[in-house]
Amino acid sequence: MCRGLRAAIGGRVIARVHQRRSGLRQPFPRGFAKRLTGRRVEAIDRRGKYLLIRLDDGVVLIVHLGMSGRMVVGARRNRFDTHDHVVFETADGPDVVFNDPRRFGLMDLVAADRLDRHKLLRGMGPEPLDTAFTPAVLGAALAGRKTAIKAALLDQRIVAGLGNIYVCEALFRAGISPRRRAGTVGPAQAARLVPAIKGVLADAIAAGGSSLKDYVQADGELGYFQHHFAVYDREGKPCPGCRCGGGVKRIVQGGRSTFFCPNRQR
DNA sequence: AACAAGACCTGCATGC
DNA sequence: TGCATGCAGGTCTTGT
Repeated sequence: MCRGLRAAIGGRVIARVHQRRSGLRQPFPRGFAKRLTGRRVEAIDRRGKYLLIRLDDGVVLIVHLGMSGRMVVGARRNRFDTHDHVVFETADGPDVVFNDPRRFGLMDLVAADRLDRHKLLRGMGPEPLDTAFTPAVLGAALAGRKTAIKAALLDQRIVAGLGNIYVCEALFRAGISPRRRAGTVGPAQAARLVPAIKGVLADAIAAGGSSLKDYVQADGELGYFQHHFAVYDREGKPCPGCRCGGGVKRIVQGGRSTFFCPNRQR
């Protein structure tokens, strides 16, 4: 998403903003549309699941897609679809439409020099694709935790950016049971888990993400990593390379579905 | 302090 | 056909 937006609107001026409701998961900040109008997009990057759209006046537009949000780049449209909540028109460039049926997404504005202290970003764990994210770092973050490793990896303070799909897939690749207490993940397992996390994310990004219902890339194309899931949403089906019977199991942890292979994950 | 459960929303598949 | 139920890429708040 970040790369797609960068290619489409990086360097462009936001000519007009249609704000079609007062907020999403949280209210839009005061003067939201007006503060964006006329600004040039200087850079687009990301921290965890938050898109950071940096503007030429030193303000950063923070965007989270929640569960069902999408940012779609396209030609000017003369009508809005249901759940098109914010539409950004660029000068001499495409529109960007933020559409989010469930409205679990959010947008906020913050001064760039206060970004690290922003409530949403403060306390967030390391970026999983950074070289600084090592087995030793993960092991230290997990030490002493009694919660299940599944829940710990979903905790954005432990490591940033992992969601339900990629946690399930990473635990499968690492051969670690989602029910294992986080504090019992030792050096040998952390040494498998870190590359498993990096590998799953790299593969998913290369595939354009995972399209279940809502997610599309910025250009509207579907991602196709969902066709490469080993365990996620594959209850009862065999996991790759596993010929022990039974197949993939589904359990509920913290109110979320977990998919795993009891034979390959301990 | 750490953890689980509930809340926030809409849409879709399933079963009666 | 209609209706009820359960589930969904997340995370914040509340209660134990």
